[in-house]
Order: sequence, then structure tokens, then C-alpha cells
Amino acid sequence: MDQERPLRERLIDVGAELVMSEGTGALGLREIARRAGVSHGAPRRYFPTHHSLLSAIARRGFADLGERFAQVAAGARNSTPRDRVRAIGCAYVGYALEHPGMFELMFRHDLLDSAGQDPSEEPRLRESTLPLFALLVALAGRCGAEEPSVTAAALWANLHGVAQLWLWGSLPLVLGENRAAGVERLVDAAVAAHLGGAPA
Amino acid sequence: MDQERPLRERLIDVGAELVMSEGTGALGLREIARRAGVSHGAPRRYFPTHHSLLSAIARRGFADLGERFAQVAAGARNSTPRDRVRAIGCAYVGYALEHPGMFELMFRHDLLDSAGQDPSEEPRLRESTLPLFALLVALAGRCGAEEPSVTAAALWANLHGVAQLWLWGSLPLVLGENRAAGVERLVDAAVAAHLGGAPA
DNA sequence: GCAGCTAGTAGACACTGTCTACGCACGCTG
DNA sequence: CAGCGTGCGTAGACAGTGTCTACTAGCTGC
Repeated sequence: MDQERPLRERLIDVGAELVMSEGTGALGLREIARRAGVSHGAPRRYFPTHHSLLSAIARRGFADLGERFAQVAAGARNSTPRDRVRAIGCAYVGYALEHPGMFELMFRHDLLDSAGQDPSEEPRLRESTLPLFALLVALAGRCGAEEPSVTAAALWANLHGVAQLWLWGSLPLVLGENRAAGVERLVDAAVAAHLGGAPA
Repeated sequence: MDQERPLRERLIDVGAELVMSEGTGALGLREIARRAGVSHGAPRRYFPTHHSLLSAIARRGFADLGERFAQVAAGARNSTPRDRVRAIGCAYVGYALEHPGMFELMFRHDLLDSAGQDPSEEPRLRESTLPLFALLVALAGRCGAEEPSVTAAALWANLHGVAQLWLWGSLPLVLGENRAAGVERLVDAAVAAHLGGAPA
């Protein structure tokens, strides 16, 4: 294909594909190098450590999620703020369920550099979620929340928990295996709970 | 100490201490064996695989959490169902923040046998959460929820997300580092959101 | 034409989880 | 008491991992 794409990018490509298809367990440094067609020492020139490569892959995950948010936000431009929150919530949980490996990686602080309290990591990975969160805060404000940032935080936590517990398997155990129905129900419940029950 | 305690139990003891003090990364099979004072092959007699030992450790974590629930339930016996839910929520998130390593292990399906779709695991690990969940369902019903199981699931997801995102570091980033205040606020918000705003 | 640098190779090292062969000490049987 | 089997743990080998260190093609600019 495009063998000319620089190795640094190719490694991230390969890693992202790998984590989406096989999960975080398959993200060995040597495995990524193998699939990129280089020796196991090659990645070291661009990523000083295994964790820094995984961080770059996770960063792409957050970027993908951001794009997704932008798409649903654009698609629902002239609907109510509440419906846009709902759409974003579905996008968040949907992303997690469609790409469980990537979603897991994005929040596996033990695999990422961000855990190391090392502020050298250029834009800290955690902080790359701030724009997404800001969007939620703004929408919460437009929905009339008294403390938009608290409401947005609570809502985010709710969505995150839905995604995580569904992937973990306890929610399907409790609500039935039908994913679309169960998730929609829980996202609706989360939005209604934190933004007020009135769907109008 | 009690060197007479059977090795199987001692391994779980050591593993639980280890994951609480050093985190999941320190839970190597050989490391546990070392700290228990036996050779690296010894655990194999009781746990056929590394994951099965970790599953046993996680099972103890769930048992601890269950005890904690029982304590707060007993302590708040004659308060309103709503306050009991609140107490349980604080217990859940509190456990996660006090023992982040153990909490992480309990939900790391890639480290546990439960992921393997292998139903041989005696009482499946996931299902050991069912009694705790049932307690929440009962309380939700007594609070007047229309669909107690859905409300309980949504509430659990909310609490779980709070714990996870706080540990991950994004919630402190957004709400400030003050743990007690931030967590209490979010737990209150979750209970109020899913059980209705009226504190009575 | 040759120095210098960049990108990638290849081997070593300590470490991991799994597997297998081997002993040691105990209790039961004759 | 002698002998044996069995449960419990040891010790070594094996493939695989992430990191580190030499080393080498191939290109650049002088």
C-alpha cells in the first residue's frame, strides 16, 4: 500500500487496527512491529517506551471519538439541546461497544504514559478529553442546569459506567442481551435523570 | 505468623495485600509465589492458571465489598430507603477510591477467567455481583421507582462511572482535587437524579 | 570522495507464564 | 516395623516479552 507513510504513523495505524480487532492483549510492542514489517527495535526510534506508543494509539482513539461527536452535533444542529445530549450519549456508548478494545485502552491508565505523573507528555492525554467535556457542559447549561459542570460530570460518569458495565457483562445479565434496546434505555434514563424528566 | 494456613488461602491473602498496596501491575504469578515464600511452580497445584488465581483474589474483593454493603445497611437500618441507597453509593465509590488496585482488578475482564466464556468457573465471577445488585433493586422499588431493575442498573452504572473516572483523573481535573467533597457531590447527584429530586 | 547522520537491524539481558520431571515426607496397609 | 502410594512443593526448560546496546546500510552536504 502506502509504504511511504512514515513509520511513526504506520505504527499507530497498525496498533489501532490491532486493538480494534484483537483487543488490548494483542498490543505487544513486538507484535505491532511485526505487523508493520519492521524489527522489534524500530519503534524505539519514535517511541521511547512501549507505553508511549500505546498512548499515541489511545490519542487517536480520543480523536476518533471527537470526530464522532462533531458528526452527531452537526447532524442534530437544529434540534433541542436535550436531544443533542442524547445523541452524544448514544455516540459515546456506541463507540465503546463498537470498539471495546480501543475504549478499554483509552482508559487503561496502567498502559498509558499519563499515569506516570510525568508532565513531559506533550499534551497530557487526560486533557484531550476536555474539549469533549466542554461541549457537554455547554449543552447542560443550555438545558437549564444550575451547575452545568457538575451536571455534565455526573452525566459523563453515568454514560461511562453504562459503557463499562455493559462491556463487563453485568448489565446484559440484568437487562437482557439485546444491546440496542438496553443501551438506549439506559442512555435515555441517564439523560432524563440528569437533565430533568420532561422530554420537551 | 500462621504458617499453618493452607497455601491456597495464603496465596489469595498475599495477592490481595499486593494488589491493594502496589496495584494490578504487581500481580505477577511469580511475585505472589515469592511473597508467599514458595517456588514459582507451587501455585499451579491450586490454580491451574495465572488468571484463575487472580479471579480468586477478585472474588475476595467482591466479598469485601459485600461486607461493606452489609455494614452500611445495618448501620442505616431505620433510615429512609433513599438514605440507604445514598449510603451504599458512598460505600461503593469509597471502596473504589480506597482500594483502587483491587477495584480495577475486579473489573479487568482480561485478567479474570470470567472473560473466557468458560462456564466451568464454579460460581461465575460476574454473578457474584447479583446479590449486591438485588439489594439495590429492592431499595429502588421501595423508593417508588417504576422499573426498579432499570433504575438500579442506571444508578449502579452512574456510581461505577464516578469511581472509574475519578480514579482515571478526569473528574478531579474538572471538579477539583478535593476528593471527599467531589465524590459526595457526585453521589448525591446520582441518587437525586435516578431516585427523584425530593430528598424526602 | 568522504565524513556524518538517520533509520532500522540484530543480539543480549532479565523477566514472565506455562509445562514437565523430579523428590520429599506423610499416612495407610500388611 | 517395612513398604508403598500419594499429596505437596521444587527446579529447570521453553517460548515470549520490553528494554538496552552495538552495529550497519543509505543518504546528505561539503
